[in-house]
Amino acid sequence: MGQARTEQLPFGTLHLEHASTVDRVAEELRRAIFEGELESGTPLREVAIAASLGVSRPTVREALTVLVGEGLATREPNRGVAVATPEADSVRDVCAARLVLEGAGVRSWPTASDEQRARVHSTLGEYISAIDANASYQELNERHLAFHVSLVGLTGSPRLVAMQENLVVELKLALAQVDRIRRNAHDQARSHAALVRLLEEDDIDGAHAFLVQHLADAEVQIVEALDLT
Amino acid sequence: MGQARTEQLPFGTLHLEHASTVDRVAEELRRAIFEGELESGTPLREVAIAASLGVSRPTVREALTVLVGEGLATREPNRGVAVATPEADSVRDVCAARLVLEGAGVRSWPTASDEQRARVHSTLGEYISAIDANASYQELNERHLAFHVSLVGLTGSPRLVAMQENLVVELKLALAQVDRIRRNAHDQARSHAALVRLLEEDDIDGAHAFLVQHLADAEVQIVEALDLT
DNA sequence: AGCGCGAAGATTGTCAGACAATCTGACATT
DNA sequence: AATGTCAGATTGTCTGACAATCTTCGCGCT
Repeated sequence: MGQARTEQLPFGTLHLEHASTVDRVAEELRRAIFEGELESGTPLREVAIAASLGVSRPTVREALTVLVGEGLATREPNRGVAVATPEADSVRDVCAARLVLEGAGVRSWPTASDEQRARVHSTLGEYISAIDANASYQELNERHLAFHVSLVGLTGSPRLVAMQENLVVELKLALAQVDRIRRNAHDQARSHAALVRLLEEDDIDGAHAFLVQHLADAEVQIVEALDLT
Repeated sequence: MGQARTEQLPFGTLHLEHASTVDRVAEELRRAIFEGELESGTPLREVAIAASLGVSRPTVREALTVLVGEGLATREPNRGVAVATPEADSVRDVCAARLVLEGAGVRSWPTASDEQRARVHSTLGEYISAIDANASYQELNERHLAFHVSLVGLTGSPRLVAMQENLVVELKLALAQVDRIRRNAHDQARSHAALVRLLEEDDIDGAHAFLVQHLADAEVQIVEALDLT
């Protein structure tokens, strides 16, 4: 008996999706937003969604409050919920905040655990192989941003990672608006490898400077694309 | 007519609470939690709250989802919502995250606007006068944490400030659990003034080191008090 | 003709009541 | 002792409804 306790949990790999209806509705709406099916500013009518998904209105309402809480949509009293519209200022602010979080991650490289560093390597690897495999634009975004999240992971702080993920959600929302316009933003993507190389050489200041430049570039690219719409 | 425009807005101080029922319920629950009326781990029964506040159960449900989104409560499927229990690890993580955000604020001091610096001064002033006025423990906490938020405000990033406010909510939750135990944590509170003095002398590194020490102290104090319960 | 204004329709905010699914704990069973 | 079963409690979800508010459109007035 004691032996069983000291081993890994017997069924540790098993994982049951506990999908409440509200969660599934929220997930479906998220997908539709990121997929670009729902343009920014589109009103999310409760009855229409309820009928369309075959669920009741209160359920939809709860899912909508979740989305609003995540910042994917905005609610105006008596006027309902609509897909959030990313402003240029928001994008700038998101990039400034990212710089703080990712910068903290980069500075934590020397004290980070091996596992956390390995995570940076693996997310970078997945990103690059996605590029080589000519993956879809959305998948590339996903991998790219996952790499940046893994940078924050170097801090070892779950909360900082959660914050970064929130920021990333906003970025994905903005990118979904400009999807069709710029599909070639991933050309110089391998420059991320240079960042990791600097880290491995313990050139933290260099890596930080690199990050500053990278985020500044990303900012102007997104803002430009956004202003065109 | 033009003259009226250039003045302060005529009724600028007026502020109408756009209080939907859900908001009011959520606010009442927040108050009860911070006030210490609801111990951590207390289950928040929907029917009981609905009956007690004279609103319907769906309304309470929505308010609860909001609280869960804020991290003030946790929801377990089919088991309901309960007041979140702050773990020692959480407190440590919150302090680590605070260090990143507030550290970024401190480093932004040289480039911050005059208004942002003035805000730091005023929150500090309000904190100190609250101490002199022998204000309630909760009010002291409020002012103290407002000062730390104003530090993050130096970055000029609304999102970073919002993140810090989320962290502060978690701290207030933890402090609500140890309220009765340590009422004298504000003794050395004037040390905050020293931090501001370092900033004014443009001794950013010194201020940063000071902040590191301050947050480390706060962390051990809260964790100790928490472990006693 | 242009413009304010009121009524109809649409949508949200909130409520009441109901039912199935699930959890908890006690009890019976093997 | 472990397992199966049952009653009570609580949540998750649905249906239907109504008041408050917003939007729109047509109407009458200047």
